[in-house]
Amino acid sequence: MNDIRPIRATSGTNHEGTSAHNRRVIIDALRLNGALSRADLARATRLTKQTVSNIMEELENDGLVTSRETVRRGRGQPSTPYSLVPEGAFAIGLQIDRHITRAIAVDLVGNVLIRKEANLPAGGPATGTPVVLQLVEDVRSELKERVAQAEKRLVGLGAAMPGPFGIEQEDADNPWMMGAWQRFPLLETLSAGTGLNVTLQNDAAACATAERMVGAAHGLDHAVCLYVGYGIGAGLILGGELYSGAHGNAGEIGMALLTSGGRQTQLEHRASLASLYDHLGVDPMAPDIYSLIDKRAAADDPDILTWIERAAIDLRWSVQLIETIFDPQTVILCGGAPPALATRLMAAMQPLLPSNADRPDRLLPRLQLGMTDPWAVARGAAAEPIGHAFDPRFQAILKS
Amino acid sequence: MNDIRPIRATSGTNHEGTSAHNRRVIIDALRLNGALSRADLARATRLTKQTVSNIMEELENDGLVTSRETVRRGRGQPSTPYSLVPEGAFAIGLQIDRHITRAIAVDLVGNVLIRKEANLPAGGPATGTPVVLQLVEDVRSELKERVAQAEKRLVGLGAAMPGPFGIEQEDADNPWMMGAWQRFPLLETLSAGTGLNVTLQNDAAACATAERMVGAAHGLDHAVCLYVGYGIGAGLILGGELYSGAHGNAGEIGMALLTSGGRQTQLEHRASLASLYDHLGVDPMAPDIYSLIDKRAAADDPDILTWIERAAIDLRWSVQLIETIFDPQTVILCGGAPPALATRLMAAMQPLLPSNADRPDRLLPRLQLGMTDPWAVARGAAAEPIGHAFDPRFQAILKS
DNA sequence: CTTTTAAGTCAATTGTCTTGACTAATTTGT
DNA sequence: ACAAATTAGTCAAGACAATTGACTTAAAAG
Repeated sequence: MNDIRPIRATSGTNHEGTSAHNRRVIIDALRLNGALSRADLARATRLTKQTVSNIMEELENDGLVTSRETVRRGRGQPSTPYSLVPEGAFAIGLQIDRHITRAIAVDLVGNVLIRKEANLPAGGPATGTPVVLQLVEDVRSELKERVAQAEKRLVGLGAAMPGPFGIEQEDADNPWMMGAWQRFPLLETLSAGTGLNVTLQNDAAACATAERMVGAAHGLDHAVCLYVGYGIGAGLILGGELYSGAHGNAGEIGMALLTSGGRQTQLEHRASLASLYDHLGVDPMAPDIYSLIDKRAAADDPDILTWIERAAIDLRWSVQLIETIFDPQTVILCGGAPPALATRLMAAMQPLLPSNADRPDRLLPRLQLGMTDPWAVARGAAAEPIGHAFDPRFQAILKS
Repeated sequence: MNDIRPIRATSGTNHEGTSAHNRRVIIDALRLNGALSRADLARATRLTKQTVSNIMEELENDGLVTSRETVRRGRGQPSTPYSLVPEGAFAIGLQIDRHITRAIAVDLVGNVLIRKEANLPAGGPATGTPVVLQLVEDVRSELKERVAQAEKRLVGLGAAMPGPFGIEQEDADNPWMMGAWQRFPLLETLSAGTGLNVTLQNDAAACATAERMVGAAHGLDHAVCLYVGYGIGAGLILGGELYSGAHGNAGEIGMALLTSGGRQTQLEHRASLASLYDHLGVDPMAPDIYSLIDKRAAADDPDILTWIERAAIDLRWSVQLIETIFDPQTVILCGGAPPALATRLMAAMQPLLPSNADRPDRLLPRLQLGMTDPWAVARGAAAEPIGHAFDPRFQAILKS
């Protein structure tokens, strides 16, 4: 009667769960491999030809896949490859950063159709929310114009902003943080303001999602993206899925403490674009800052080079730490740094520190350069709702 | 014809996969909640009463669950709770450490039935393997004597030893490592020598498995076990599963570099029992070392206290790092340290460094003391095959 | 030009969960 | 004391989705 202890259990599954899983497995295989015939899919997924045929028919009717020209591969009946239809699904990606907000529209295969940005006024969510909502609305209506049936195939809005979320912030007005935004119920506001499914993640996680869907982590099950943006963080692909921790704050290595040059500070204060701007004495609000940094880096500006030297020390340490702790297949350097800066930073990080990643059976480079354009976070944010709708995941199998 | 590119895809599933998953979900719910009625299980797993009834009948026939006395809980027909039968499954756990090897037999609910240990002679696997195999055989035959049908319900042998595995070791004879064992095909040797299913993991991971099954991480989905043994490592429970990384080396934080007292060293060289033995100048091979350390710690031996002070600094940093990177629900300090030492170490680590784990909605302590007896690793190793046989996991759903 | 091989379909079957009606056992309210 | 309400659990039929095996189609090899 008064026995109201909650019972802990995983959800069971049923036929619908099975079916949903198999559909997702097939879509995922097509995304990973480009185009595959029904027979190929049957072998790859270990389903029977018949099951694959049934699912493919469904997917074709749903407008998610389409057949291509038959190909002859030796003996036997030629096969008909199928590939994903880019127009099968759309998503909007939104990045909210310190001084700027960006929104994009992407399709099922990750093509960016529309990109728009706007400056965020000082004043936090109170003044920023209308700007953000307007930007999303602009992208959405342009998408509607350009693609007739886009609206009903819009699977959601993925938002990304710097973390961490939900912690007790003593230093609420620390300029490295975005305290006001982080305490603001952004998810609910966006959801109410757009009527879409909204997901929220931190910017490093979004970058990792982008790298996994269309970048250097494509098809990898264990990869860590070291995100160097205004702040620094790590996006974690662990066991084939993005890992966010218990409260969405996993990978926030910017707050890791390190002793460098005799003083103990946070990693973020030494290796991030913010620390670069600080070092150079430039205004992060400047509209042309991206090209400015790119040009100065390309010209091997001595001030930039000294920052690179210093940051590389801490980034080398970070890579060694990440390899030691996560044992990934590869580490990917990504973020909003301009190409000239990113390549120089990559070079300055070599040689990497010795670590467990030195293996005789290693296939991939220990460190790779990933997407480093300012739109990477928005792309990853947009990839989230699409991935959520179509990835085979544990969650997908459970009863709804 | 020559198109032999491998196709990447997740496996699909079928009815058998569904059923296997649901069986595992039910067993897991019983393990987590003790005893539950069929109706309770149906609600908790979101399966129908009928499905649960069918599965329970099967499980009862298989000897894995048994009914208990009916209980009246208010109105309606009294319910019949079911609980796991301890004798439903057995597993052997094996720990191989620097100077010693331990083997235990456990049952389905984690009771330790038999424990045996042996000193490992110097000389690595060549001389050690016979000792290890004999120890396992001793445990196995005693189990056979004590429980008639144990042999056919023996689900496997779980082995644990210090990592990392499979890396290029320049310092093959570094005494902190176990290079010879780590290069040795232990899994194959044990498998051939016993005919059992064998799994291998590092000692910190085994400890985490133990904590999850019967300890402080019971029922948690995000927990990190900071394992302080002869070496130091972290066992990772991420998203409800043990995470091992791409090559089984995730969590090997002993190799993390830190700058402490002006010098850069590995964490392992400062906070581990090996460093304590070194500090005290005692021989790690001494047979009574565990009780010796326990006694000296209980007597607040000044040499031990200075080590604790120093180690606590680095452990505080480790906890802050773990919280920053993994965002777990809790961190658990465990390992082979004697109780008197472990409690003093816990105390010396307070107060913890500020971190993202300072949350207003926090439910569990940031740091908890877990199992700290020398048998914890063997228990965790033994839990692995049982968990593998009965946990609802993603793998379980895929087609075999 | 026959044989072999592979892609893909058709129709029947099988495995597993769901549904709805039922029985059983207990408490609550009159 | 007895009817009504409530909860546990069963029975039998149905629905869903994958499997099976025989078949058709189309190409290469001998």
